[in-house]
Amino acid sequence: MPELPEVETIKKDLRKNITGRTIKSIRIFNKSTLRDWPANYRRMFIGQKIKSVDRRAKLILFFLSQGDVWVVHLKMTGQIVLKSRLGLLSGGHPIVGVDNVPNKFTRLMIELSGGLNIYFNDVRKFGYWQFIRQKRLPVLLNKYGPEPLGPSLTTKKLAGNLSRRLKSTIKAALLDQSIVAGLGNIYVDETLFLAGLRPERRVASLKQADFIKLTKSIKVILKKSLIARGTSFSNYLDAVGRPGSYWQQRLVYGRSGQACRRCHSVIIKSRVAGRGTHWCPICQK
DNA sequence: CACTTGACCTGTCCGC
DNA sequence: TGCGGACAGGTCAAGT
Repeated sequence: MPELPEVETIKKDLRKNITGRTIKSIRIFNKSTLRDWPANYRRMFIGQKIKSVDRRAKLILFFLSQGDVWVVHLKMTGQIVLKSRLGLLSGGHPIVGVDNVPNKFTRLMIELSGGLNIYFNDVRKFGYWQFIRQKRLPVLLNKYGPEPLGPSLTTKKLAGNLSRRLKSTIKAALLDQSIVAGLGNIYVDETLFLAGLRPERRVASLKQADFIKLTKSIKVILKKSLIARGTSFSNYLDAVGRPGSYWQQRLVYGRSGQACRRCHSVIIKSRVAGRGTHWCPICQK
């Protein structure tokens, strides 16, 4: 489930629940989940506090009290589950459904003070939990484009970044995290529908009016999804936090064969930039 | 150089 | 019920 709205939702829940807690123990079930972890990680990490939690692009950042940082990417199937003695937590609310952590997909478990545990589950093992010194964090984060929900994403900025990918399809360009951070396959399709642009359009063919519509559409779609706490597929309903409800209001993603919400013609699914791509042949030009 | 494709890993779904 | 193939929310290295 993890594109920007989902990762932002998880970040907020983590921030609310784990800030200020002390790391008591760490259990590793899958070594390939770890990146750049020091050999003496137990001695380094145990006893440190979670100073703060933040997000940049699709990365979740855990700032530890001694200035070290965990950088976590959920990739396709990563989940962070909080479980306390009282049961599962999300934003302070007990979760129904995920009562079986740790399970065979649990790759990492971190025990915190106050009886709260973090479980990192990841079926496909693409996700990672990276260690980095705070001093080196900016180098890593600077590879990413502007945050779409903040003031840094403007039409001018987007058009400028897109000018580096003139021959690409607009779909491929928007999936590129250095153009704009946080979009993934679902929200690119949603954005392009709202902007009235076909996914296979070449960036070079776009006009100023298109860049304006694109910028607005990115912000509108992401904001709507964020309010809905993201998108949950049916088999992920019981993942992190309560299921996100953007799925119910999606415009085109996963709606091939169904009627376009705007013009009632049939939504098409094709392959663009190597990804399943959903769009309306009438509304998108 | 810029862009596209395959690989990473595991599960699910669909057709035969 | 079994088997093969396509596909899945992301990102890279490798190939064209």
